[in-house]
Amino acid sequence: MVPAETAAANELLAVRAAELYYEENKTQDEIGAILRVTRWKVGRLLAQARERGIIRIEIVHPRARRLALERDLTARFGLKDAVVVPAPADDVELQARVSEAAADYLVSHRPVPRLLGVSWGRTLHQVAEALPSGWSTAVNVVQINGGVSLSKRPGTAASTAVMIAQKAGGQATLLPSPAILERLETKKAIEGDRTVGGVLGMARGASAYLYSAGVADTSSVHVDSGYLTAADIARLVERGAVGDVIGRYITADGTIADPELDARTLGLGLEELRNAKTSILVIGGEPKHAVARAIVTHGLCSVLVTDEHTARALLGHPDDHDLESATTASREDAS
Amino acid sequence: MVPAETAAANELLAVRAAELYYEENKTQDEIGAILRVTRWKVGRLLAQARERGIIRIEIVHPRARRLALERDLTARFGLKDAVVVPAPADDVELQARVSEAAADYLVSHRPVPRLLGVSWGRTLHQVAEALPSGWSTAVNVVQINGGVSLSKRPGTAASTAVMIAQKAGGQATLLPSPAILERLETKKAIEGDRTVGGVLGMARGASAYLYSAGVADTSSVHVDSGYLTAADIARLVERGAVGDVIGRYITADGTIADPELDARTLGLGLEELRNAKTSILVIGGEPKHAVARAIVTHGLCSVLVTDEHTARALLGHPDDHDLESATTASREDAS
DNA sequence: CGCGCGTCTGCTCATGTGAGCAGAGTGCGC
DNA sequence: GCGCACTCTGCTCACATGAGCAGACGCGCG
Repeated sequence: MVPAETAAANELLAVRAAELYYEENKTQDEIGAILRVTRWKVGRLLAQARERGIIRIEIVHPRARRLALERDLTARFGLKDAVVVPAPADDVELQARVSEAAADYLVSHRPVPRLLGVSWGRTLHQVAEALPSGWSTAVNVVQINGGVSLSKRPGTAASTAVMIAQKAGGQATLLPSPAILERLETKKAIEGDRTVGGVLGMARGASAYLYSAGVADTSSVHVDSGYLTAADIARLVERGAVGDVIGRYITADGTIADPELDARTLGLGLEELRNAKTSILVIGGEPKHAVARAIVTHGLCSVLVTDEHTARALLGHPDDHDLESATTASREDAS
Repeated sequence: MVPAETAAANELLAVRAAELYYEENKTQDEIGAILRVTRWKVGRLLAQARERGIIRIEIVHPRARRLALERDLTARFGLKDAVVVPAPADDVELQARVSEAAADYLVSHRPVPRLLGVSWGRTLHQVAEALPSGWSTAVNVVQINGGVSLSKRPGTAASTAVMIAQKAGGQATLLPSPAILERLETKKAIEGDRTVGGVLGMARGASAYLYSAGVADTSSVHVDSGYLTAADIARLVERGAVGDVIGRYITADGTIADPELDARTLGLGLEELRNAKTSILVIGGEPKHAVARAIVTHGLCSVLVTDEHTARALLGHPDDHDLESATTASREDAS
């Protein structure tokens, strides 16, 4: 027998076997009878078909997860955990899915944090909304960065923290301060205030942190809230800022983009996140790939909740799961 | 427990179970331990997930077939057999796949025909090329419709039949006549010729027929070959012609579009195809849906080899394999 | 020509899995 | 409040399946 012919014939047999097994629900024995091979050979053909990626099994569900990517992420970046959800085409939907996933993660996370430090923003608010009432018992919540909005939608920052706490039957402690102060002295003064200082101290002692990150562009909540102007953002971008983590703008190499601005930013520092046992980053969508990369590659989070595209971008995988396996199969043929 | 909540919780569990089972290759027992349910429940969750279409299994291979569609086609149109291949995006590729499938079918078809009647055309030529040498032993081949080309590519009709016969180590008998004669008298005269008459008689006795069909437009081989002009085609279309079967133009209701023209067309009649035990139609591609429908719905073929889009078009299914299974599942639920 | 190597084949056996069944729990109507 | 019907649960058992193994086969090398 010429090997090439045998291989081709086997591949065809494998395809037929796969069809009968997976589409017609026949037993390997029956398939053997049809294809005139022993049932053991059928088993081997099916194993081959699976290996070569001829059989593709996909779990189609909004709540599905991409366990393979999760494993890759934890391995590559030394994370404690990762949650990757399939990405719907619609970006609004995607944010919702990622937030839901974060809520799910929070609910099932053990040990239950006694005190949870949270940031604020659109994503965090969605996470809060996605949490079921009674998601845990008596988890107290503390804000980890300043959140008094200067302009529209006052109180979203506060309501996020409060909602998370309420739904767990716990108390929320707010950080009664703007995110960014205009003058360094003001920031120092506020920090020195007993209440604010106390909250910051409490925040440092949280057993887990939950936060998202923003992009360094004019769509940022900081611009919306009036803390920064478009010009400020432009300057930050010039200095290499890719986005903000709990109010602090960082560059692609995970360092503070503008130390002067950062000094005026009130809240937990990056080191506290880096050293925390559990710091959960919730982030999704194409625009945030750069920030996500900066955060994840520099150890600022220990748990990542994201969508599959972001995950693939972080891993440098091609964003194509179809051709990939197919080409792999033919490569193996050639070898 | 509120039913709605239970159902949702179960669905989520089912998704998790499916992930662990199909993506992580865990045993149902292990999954039970992880999800804190008995292994029997895991089994049931997986069964549910399969029913509801949460788990989608696809066989990704150029030589794959769509057995479900094949079954539907044979049932709906009372066919003896059907072969449906997945449709690649590329139309050239699609024709190649369908032809290959036809060749495969011919090779494995039992009983082996002693004498095979074939038509000619682009598709049939591809089928001939796709046949492996020695695909059968001593199958003789006879042309079933006139095939002397008037213009370019002389002999393709002949070479198709000869190639099929040669590769099986058999003899080819050609029909030495044009497909369509200009005058009825000429046609009758040629038909009366001993050679031609003999070949036609032989063709009527073939144990199986293999043919394709053409579309009623100017891309037709009949125009290419000079038998018909663009004007002729236009007139045929006006009379409701959708395409030709072994040279005879038919309408959507399976009748001859132009009896006068048909009388001048030399070769087997439609009735011979209809009454044959085995008449294999090889047809694929969007433009041919109408002809295919005319042929299949009016019993002119007993075996259909086609692509999945054509199959779905014939069945009136939406060309969407996602929702389909989901709805079927819920139907079963409801019953 | 004979030997050894690697691959493929058919098998035994342990394990994984689905059908079917009895009992518990749950909601609904009387 | 009581029973009835229904679903859901945990189980037994038979069956389907994959791991592992010894022998057969084909192939190339000396």
